Amino acid sequence: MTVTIKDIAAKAGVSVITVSRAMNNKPDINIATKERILKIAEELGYVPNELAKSLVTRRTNSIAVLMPSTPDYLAIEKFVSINQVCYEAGYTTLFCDTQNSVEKELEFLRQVKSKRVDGILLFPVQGGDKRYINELQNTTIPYVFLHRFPEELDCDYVKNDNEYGGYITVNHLLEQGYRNIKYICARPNTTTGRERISGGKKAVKDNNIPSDSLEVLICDDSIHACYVFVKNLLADKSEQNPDALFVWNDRLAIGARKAILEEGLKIPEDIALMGYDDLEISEFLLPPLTSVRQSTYEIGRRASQILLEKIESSDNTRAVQKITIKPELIIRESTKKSSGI
Amino acid sequence: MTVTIKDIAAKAGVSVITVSRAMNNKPDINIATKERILKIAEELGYVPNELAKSLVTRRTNSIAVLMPSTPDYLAIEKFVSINQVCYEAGYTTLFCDTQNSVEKELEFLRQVKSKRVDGILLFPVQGGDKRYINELQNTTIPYVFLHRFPEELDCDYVKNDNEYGGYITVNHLLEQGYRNIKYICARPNTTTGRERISGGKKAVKDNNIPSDSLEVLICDDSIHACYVFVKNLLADKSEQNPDALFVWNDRLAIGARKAILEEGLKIPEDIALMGYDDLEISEFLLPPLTSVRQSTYEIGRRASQILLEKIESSDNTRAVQKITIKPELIIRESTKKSSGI
DNA sequence: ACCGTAAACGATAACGGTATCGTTACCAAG
DNA sequence: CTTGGTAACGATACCGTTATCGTTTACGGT
Repeated sequence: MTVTIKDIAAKAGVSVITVSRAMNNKPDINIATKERILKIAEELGYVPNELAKSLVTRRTNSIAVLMPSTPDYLAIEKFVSINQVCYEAGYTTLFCDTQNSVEKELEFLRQVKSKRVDGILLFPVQGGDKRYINELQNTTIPYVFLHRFPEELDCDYVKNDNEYGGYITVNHLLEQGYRNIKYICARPNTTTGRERISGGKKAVKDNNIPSDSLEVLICDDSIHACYVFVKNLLADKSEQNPDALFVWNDRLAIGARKAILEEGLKIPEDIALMGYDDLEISEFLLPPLTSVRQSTYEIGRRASQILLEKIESSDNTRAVQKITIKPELIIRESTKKSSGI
Repeated sequence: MTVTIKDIAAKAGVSVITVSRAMNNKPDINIATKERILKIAEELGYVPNELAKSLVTRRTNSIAVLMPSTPDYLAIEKFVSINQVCYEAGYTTLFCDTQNSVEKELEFLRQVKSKRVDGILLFPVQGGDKRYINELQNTTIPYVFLHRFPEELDCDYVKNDNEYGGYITVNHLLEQGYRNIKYICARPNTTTGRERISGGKKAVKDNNIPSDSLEVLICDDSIHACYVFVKNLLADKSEQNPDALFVWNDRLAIGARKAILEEGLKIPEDIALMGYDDLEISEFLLPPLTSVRQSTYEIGRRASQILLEKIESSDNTRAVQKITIKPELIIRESTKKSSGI
């Protein structure tokens, strides 16, 4: 049915190995023979079988990406950038949506081992599960972590500097004169959340400002939940309204924004608002939303580069690479105090 | 180095085929033998080699998805849903980002044939290239089109009803009494664009309204471009401002929205605004944005189901499935005329 | 005693390639 | 004339698994 090198060999009157040489630009073949073989291959519509190739070369030119598909699609944006880098390097990527489940993570880990991928990129769910770490230590396949990593493992990773991100945001709000800041946090129990909170508190301390100027509030991770949350917050007349809201990310900030505006309050005159992630739309809101840009593209790019280096260098003694990328504060009108204090 | 069934066979004192039977729940094996083999496999840390397996079974349990990664990430959303359905059916997906290039499309097509995927999902770039169609006809691998398809081919596909989408939007604006509607179109030369325009014009005709009540304008596909475009449109005092803008999608509508509001105009009192796609954030804008919901999830789901059926049924005579999914109008405040005409 | 049958297992040949190690022919150098 | 090098090609094993087609053994029925 399907055309194999055997068929080509028969038609060309040579052995299979000669055909193999012709197809792979290998030496030890006459250029005339090679061209004749290539022509026959073309005529017969030959399509090489990568499976057979991989079986003997022990290379699949593929890497697996284990990550959750987060609702904001930022993870996916990362995947697209990884895909891009790997494509250019001649690798295909296998997207494994772990959906924040350790069980799925383990299942995929075994599956991609079976598929003999050349490397693995890991954006793990929170909490280093023992079986997970064990499964990793029992593998010879190179891997690199994105975003998060198990502290128990001395491993390569590329992550954002969330502590710094928390610091610059709160510091910015303090500099603008805001003294009653609420940090609306959607994932306080992730390392990301903890680091951002810690960075924010550090900023308060460094500015010699009472620690109650920054309060952390917990809200579910959906726009609607954030909308309702802020609605209730502002409706509560027993407490003074905050003068600044720092929201978990731009996506949720859009919910907060609606609640503020519906209450008849103005941004930033009555309440300043800032988000995180710097979505494409954020600069087109009115007023434009102050945010923090963390290049998901950059993370994906760096991580895949490190992984590809690991795959292609057989040097086992190379140093582990631990990379932390600093985010950038994007100041817009939503946090500009019109009248200085 | 790596453990194979041969090693297990040696340790268990049986032949390789018996090990194979044990690993795959095949008959012709004693239950005691099976358990003994599984225990040894576990001890040795055996990981089956899918490559070898696929080579002989001629099944890889994987499907390829050829699509562009559009800037709005709606294509990716589709990919995630496809991935989900396929995962549940026991297949992995290979994401091939064609980046709207026919050359890349052709390259990926050959590549996934080499990888012997069991099926292909295609979201093709505009214009049926002959080499592309030829490449498809020369393959025995089942495939299904998403969103677009070459008219030359009598093939399975799942697409949105864009004509209907164009119709219901314009019809809605007309019903609200708007008579000076501009359709800001970003991709007039795609089938999607053509169908939506055609649907819009049909709505005008069906309502017995002068055809100049709807004008199609062309704008680049970026938020900023749309912002500048509308800014210029409104600045032009030689012409009367439109009373309604129907923008290519919600993403661009956010740019249009900024231009309108900056001009001091109110939505919908001065200008009505509507988009397309019904992004998650659209209902949280002020005023909430009228839009059209086309379930990308639904498209991905249906298409993968059809593909999986094709793969798993060996029936070559089955009817080609052509599915068109009707989008849904989501009416919000941005197009509600406060005072009737 | 004979046959039939089913359960449990194995030998061998694929699957479609590449690696390894020849082999042959030819020609230049000593 | 021998030697040695090199260009061009082939035979064969192997990668890790399953398909195919045996074979053996036990046992029940007649």
